Amino acid sequence: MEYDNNIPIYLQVINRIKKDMIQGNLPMGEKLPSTRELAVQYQINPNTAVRVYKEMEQQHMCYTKRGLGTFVTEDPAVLLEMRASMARELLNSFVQEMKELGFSKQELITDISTRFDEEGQED
Amino acid sequence: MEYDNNIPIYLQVINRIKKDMIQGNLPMGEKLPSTRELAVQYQINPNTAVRVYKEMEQQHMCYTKRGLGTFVTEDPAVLLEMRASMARELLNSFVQEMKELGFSKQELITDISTRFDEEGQED
Amino acid sequence: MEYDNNIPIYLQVINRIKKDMIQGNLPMGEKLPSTRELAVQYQINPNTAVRVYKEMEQQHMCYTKRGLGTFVTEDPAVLLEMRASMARELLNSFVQEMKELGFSKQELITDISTRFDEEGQED
Amino acid sequence: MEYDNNIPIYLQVINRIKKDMIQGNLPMGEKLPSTRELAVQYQINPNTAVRVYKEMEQQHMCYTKRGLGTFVTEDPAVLLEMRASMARELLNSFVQEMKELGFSKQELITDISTRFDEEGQED
DNA sequence: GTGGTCTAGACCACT
DNA sequence: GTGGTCTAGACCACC
Repeated sequence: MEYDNNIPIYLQVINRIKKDMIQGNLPMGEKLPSTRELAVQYQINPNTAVRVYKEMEQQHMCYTKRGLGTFVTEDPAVLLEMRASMARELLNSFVQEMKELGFSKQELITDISTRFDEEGQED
Repeated sequence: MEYDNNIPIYLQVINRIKKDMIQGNLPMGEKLPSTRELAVQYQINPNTAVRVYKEMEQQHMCYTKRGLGTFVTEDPAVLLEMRASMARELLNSFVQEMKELGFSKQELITDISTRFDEEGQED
Repeated sequence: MEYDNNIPIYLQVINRIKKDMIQGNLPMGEKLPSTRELAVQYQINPNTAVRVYKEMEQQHMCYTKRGLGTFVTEDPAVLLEMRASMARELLNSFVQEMKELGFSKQELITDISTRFDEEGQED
Repeated sequence: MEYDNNIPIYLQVINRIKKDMIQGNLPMGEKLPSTRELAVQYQINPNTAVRVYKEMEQQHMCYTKRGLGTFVTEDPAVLLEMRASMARELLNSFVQEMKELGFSKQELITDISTRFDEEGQED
């Protein structure tokens, strides 16, 4: 995984994990890798890995059993709300920004439609 | 103007000014406020105001005449390219992120259409 | 039984057992459950159960007869002292903390009186 | 300041600061010491100091201005709620525990009354 | 000078 | 082996 230098690594990792949860790669209740494993997987410092799980726990995305490990939340509502809020945020700020750049609704739809079908060659 | 704590203030100010240029609120060749005035207008530190103009100049969004002040670029191509690149960046990352959240093309178009017609009550 | 994540489980279990002794639910000399049974009862790891008895033994709350099991102490003084020291500790820290929050003696008494009569609906 | 080895230092520091806010030693809106100063004052590592403020910010006890420092919240409601919730928690758990140790309401009141008037010689 | 992040490495208690 | 905490020291962007 490559990191964007302008965004804290731990946030980028959290984002990656969130998407894995939403896509079902990390099913509910599943044990997450230990902080040490996570550190290896994502090539980050163990402390940063700890921070990732701590932050995620505060967002109720996972929970911890003492001495056992960290587990994906078992509450489907949390996942749904997470997906919804991420989408809402992306959508709102995108539409607002594009409006301010003077794009019309039709232009937006056309551009998105075109872009959607291309593979993600570049970002 | 309210600032997002996670994004450098000078970038947020530059963004605001870019939009004003694109929307024609700041026509080409127009004199921009002095750094001191900018600092007052945007409630930022004078040092931050200086930085704003410095960065903008590096992006050729404006130019400085010694002793006279700072002026909006008079090259239309700069403005067009600016708008295009901002839009491209917004579009690409938006589409990619929404794809990763599992949104279909149709869903995207519907949601954008809906959102576009609402006023920007909330962000 | 629900566990507070910030306090070691074995301490929470010991506390529960202490109260059972004081309240007479576990009379002096009574045989305590085996560590395996304890583990099941309290939904804890067998190792944790072992630790519970080990700590309790160090505090003379119980004693072990090889091959027979673990038994509640038969020394009434131990129980009395246990109750007294628990109460003393609770009282002292409680009063000190509330003082620091600016509570007056009268307020304390009123609040305690009120709270005492309510059932422990919530903690 | 002396630290209880069984409680995370950052929590003990937060607690101390909370009380200072409640007692008015740290008025609303006041600038808090920088993380580096805090580290010196409380004899903790700068990182631990950072953690203190971050945790406090999540509880809305303070806010940060980029590059300027950290400030006590200006919302009185936050302080009142903080004091109330701390007191409620202390009160509830104290009463419940003492009940379980078999103390009567009258005993409690007497003991608290006595204890309240003694100076905090010992904890 | 300010907070924010990250690495490195250590120690601890709990399971 | 697990997460939790702490120290130490470094670098960064921002004001």
